[in-house]
Amino acid sequence: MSDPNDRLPPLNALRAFEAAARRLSFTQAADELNVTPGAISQQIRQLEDYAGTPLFKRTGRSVLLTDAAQASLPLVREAFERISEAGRIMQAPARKGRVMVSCAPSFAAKWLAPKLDGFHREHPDTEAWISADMGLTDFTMADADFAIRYGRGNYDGLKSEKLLDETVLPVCSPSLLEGPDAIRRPEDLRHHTLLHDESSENDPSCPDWASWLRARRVEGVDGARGPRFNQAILVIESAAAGRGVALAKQAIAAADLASGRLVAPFADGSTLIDFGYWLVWPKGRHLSPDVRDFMKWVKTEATKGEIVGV
Amino acid sequence: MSDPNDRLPPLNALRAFEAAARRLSFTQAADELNVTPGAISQQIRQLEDYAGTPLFKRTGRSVLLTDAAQASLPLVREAFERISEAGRIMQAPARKGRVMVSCAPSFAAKWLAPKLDGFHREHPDTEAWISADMGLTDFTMADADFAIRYGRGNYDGLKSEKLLDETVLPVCSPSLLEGPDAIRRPEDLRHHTLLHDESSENDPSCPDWASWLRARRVEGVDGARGPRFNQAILVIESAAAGRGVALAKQAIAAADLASGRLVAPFADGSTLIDFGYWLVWPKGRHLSPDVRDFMKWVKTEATKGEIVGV
DNA sequence: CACTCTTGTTTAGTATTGCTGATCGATCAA
DNA sequence: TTGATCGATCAGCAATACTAAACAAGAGTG
Repeated sequence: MSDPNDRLPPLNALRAFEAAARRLSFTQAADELNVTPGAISQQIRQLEDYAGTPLFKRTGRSVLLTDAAQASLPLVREAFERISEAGRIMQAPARKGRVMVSCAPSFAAKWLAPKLDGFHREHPDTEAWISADMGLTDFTMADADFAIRYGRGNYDGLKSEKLLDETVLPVCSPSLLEGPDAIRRPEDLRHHTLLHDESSENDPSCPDWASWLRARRVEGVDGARGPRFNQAILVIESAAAGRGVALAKQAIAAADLASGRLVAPFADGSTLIDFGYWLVWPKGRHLSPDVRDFMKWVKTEATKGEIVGV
Repeated sequence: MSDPNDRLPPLNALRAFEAAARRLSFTQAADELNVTPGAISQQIRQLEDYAGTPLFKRTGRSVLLTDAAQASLPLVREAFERISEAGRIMQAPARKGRVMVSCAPSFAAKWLAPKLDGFHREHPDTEAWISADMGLTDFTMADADFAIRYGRGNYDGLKSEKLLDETVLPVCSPSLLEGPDAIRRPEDLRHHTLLHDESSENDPSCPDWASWLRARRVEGVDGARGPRFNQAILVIESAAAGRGVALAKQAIAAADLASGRLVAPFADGSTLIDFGYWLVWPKGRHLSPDVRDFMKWVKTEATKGEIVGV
């Protein structure tokens, strides 16, 4: 006898279908779901039996979606988005009192982590977990309640809210302000190592040493020389160690500037850049009270910094 | 290692959850899914393990939803609605050229089925399947592309469109217009059996014999006597067989009136009632071209009837 | 109060489903 | 042509889901 259950497609097969359709590859889908390609193949076949029609056009080398697959895919996706979200909501009580935020590594270490104690004092019953990781993969977001990302704020499929602007300015150890090669004017940089931050390279508005020097018409200093680092924090730590002068992000350097571990040798050195820090989370995600509290606190901390900073 | 899949709740367990939550009963959910209560119990436990928190409050006798379940349930439902719809879309190519309509039994037999040949002549490549069944259960709608229902048109969660109004009028076999007890005026009904249609009883606007007689100030006829039938068609067939006089629905009687198998003994006998015939289908369901063609044809047939009828 | 009915739980055993690993065939690039 | 890659297939195995039966815990009844 037919009953409503027979009408629903086999659910696990749908997961294989979604992955295979997204990747247009059974092999990659298999990879994603940690099974063998054969398993995917069988699941798809099962779904095709249910549909009574092929879902993929096998062209030997690769696979393409049929109209039936194309038409049903959006609904399948929406369904899984909801299931995923439903899963999080179910788990909410078990996660109560815990906020997990995925954060750009340097920002996490130099800005967020040091302030975290303050949050814990305000909200003693909530513990915050920081996961420092680059990029926002499915994996990361699946685990974290939200993310703090460095960029322009346009992430598709995600909601975002501006947290903090970023400015860039030269910083160095206070020791470089003394002695025979003491830095007083930009021209003095010729006697010192320039430290480069590669992490800013995909922001066209963010000056590198060459453009910073050009903008100030400084002659006789080679903006290209010096070591390069792929994370802002490495540049900062090198500078603090007296290795040279870094063109540092304000948010990352702020704490060290405040403590005197770093100094800004020039009065007019800072440049506002396009990239900034953003709170980011998947559209449609339910944000628990704990998460909201944490977001609110982070935003408050950010405004504090803006009043004191630069 | 954790990957995105581990984040998704177990899909089959979700189905059990949805059914159990909807019915607030494991036993009924088991029934619906054609498994034993034990199976449901285990699936729910599995989901609770995933959630890390209970989803049902077991109060010995019955079960209640916890907040976690309450909060996630709407999303789970939406997900299944989409999955169900995706399933239909996948099957569309295989169902091409076939329209399945669920229809109130009497209307199907006396109105729809006889006209069906016309549809087939207009659309030779499409075959229409009629499933005559009462009520609109999940089962019925899952199988049918849409339904034709008798009622007021307000079905929740469903879209509907008015097909046809209904009127009620006395009808009988032409043989009753002859002989010594020939029916000429309502008062003559005292010599004949009154046939009652129980299927109209839940429409307050639909007159039964008692109220029909009262409205016409007919004395001396007992509106309560006579056999009762639970379907309009049974009343019609009884009347056609000469068993008595029925207070019949126009749409159901029309064909027999046209053929002379039945006659309407009184000129002013008909009453427009609140209930009517509606095209009904689940909100958000994708209607294929074939289905749209059929709907359009049915509506055309309905207007034809209105011009000729009453 | 005992009795019974109903409902959910548990457990061991079984059936079904899903997956692997090996093999094959097809396609594409060199 | 060969070699590489990808999907299909099949037998065997692993994991999952289900059943049947016994059990426990209210709720209604006499």
